[in-house]
Amino acid sequence: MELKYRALEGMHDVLPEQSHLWQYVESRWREHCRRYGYREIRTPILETAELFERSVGETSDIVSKEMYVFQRGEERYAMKPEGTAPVVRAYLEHGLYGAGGVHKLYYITPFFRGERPQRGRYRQAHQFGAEILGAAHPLADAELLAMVMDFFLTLGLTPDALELRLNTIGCPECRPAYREAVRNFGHENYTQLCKNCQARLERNPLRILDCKECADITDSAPPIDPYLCDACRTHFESLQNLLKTLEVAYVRDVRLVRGLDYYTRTTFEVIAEQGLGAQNALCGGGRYDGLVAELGGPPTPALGVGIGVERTLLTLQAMQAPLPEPRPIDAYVVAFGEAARPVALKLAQQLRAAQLAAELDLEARSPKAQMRLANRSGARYAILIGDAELQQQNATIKDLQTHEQSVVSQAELSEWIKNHL
RNA sequence: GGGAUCGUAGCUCAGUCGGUUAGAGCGCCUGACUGUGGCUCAGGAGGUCGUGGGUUCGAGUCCCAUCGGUCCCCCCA
Repeated sequence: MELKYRALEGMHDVLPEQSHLWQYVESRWREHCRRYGYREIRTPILETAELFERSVGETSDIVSKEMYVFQRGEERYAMKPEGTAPVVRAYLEHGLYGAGGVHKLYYITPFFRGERPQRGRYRQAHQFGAEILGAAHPLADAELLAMVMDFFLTLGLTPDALELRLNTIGCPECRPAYREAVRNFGHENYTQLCKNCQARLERNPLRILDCKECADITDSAPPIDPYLCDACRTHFESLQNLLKTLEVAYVRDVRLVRGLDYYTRTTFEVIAEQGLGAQNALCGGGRYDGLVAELGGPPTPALGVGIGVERTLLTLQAMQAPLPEPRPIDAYVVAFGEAARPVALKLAQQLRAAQLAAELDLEARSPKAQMRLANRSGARYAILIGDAELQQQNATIKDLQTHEQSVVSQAELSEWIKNHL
């Protein structure tokens, strides 16, 4: 069959075979966030394009070549390419900072990037996000990292399947000097850098550090540590001590710079050792102490994380972490003969009213076909209604595992099944 | 944006050196068993071989183009 319409490149349907797995990780994420004191925020898919140009950065790859932007009337819109900027926008728009204290917000959102798809990378993907707004202390960084690792572990991944990579990229106080140092290093080795990195040297020199192609050259690039200001150094040391206290394992990755412009100080990602192919980052995040002010709000320290839902699922499957089976229905109502069909429908409604999951054949098929459907439905019980049952106002209940049959009055049907499940 | 690779039934695939009505397994439907599922047996439905063009007496098979999937670079969740 030739398909007239298909899902767009890089966009995927989640079919019933898979959707229960999505429901599973989503409910785990919600429960996890609740335990850590987060509340949910939901923001629109569309924002003004400018929001992301200001926050993620006009020169970033995400904004400059991957964002879905379209114009309607005067306004330029963008499909959200990431989750943080909309949350910060909402935080400001609704004056949440006015309530004082720290705001911990979580979300589950689709996001859109026009890249060429590959394993673990899609044009519409989904992300579990968590943001902490108003917390400057490294306690917040430590709690966020611990929460993320805790999440993966409670899903059944083992510590050796994961690697937390941690870095600091300084702040507006100290980063300029470091950026100059990296730029100088780049110019000294200019001819050995790839074309991409030669261009980066002007716009965003730190990005040459996480270019794989130039890794051999940038291995000898200056480290940031001597350039960090006292506040940034103290923050980073304090965070590392807290992680040791919490026994959260990590590796320092001095090349971890990340592609979103708003990050300051802490940056991190979690790598899955197996299951993801080339796109092996399960999550990424960091601190963005300047972003709230950049978007017009009061100076507000903040940090957050985005976890790839598809990548998490791929990893869970590859690592054979325990995953739930879809839940079958409780009972399948079978009608023998035309007169029984309306009664079967009514009994199904009765079961549903009693919180039981019930189904029946909707095509008026033969008894044999209905039994086959009952079997295939995975239901524990088939409820058989024929002339005899109609006469007696009862129902024959067949246990599809043991083949045992019982007869109960129609009025007591729900109660009987509840007691026997 | 660059590259690799693969497109045959709903799914997984076979199809010889180019040869006649394109096959298998699974799944689906019906029956054996007229009020009883799974197992077995018998039968059945389902394919313009991704699409378009070319070579040839003849193309699923060879050539070209094109579309689509997957994966890789890049980038990132």
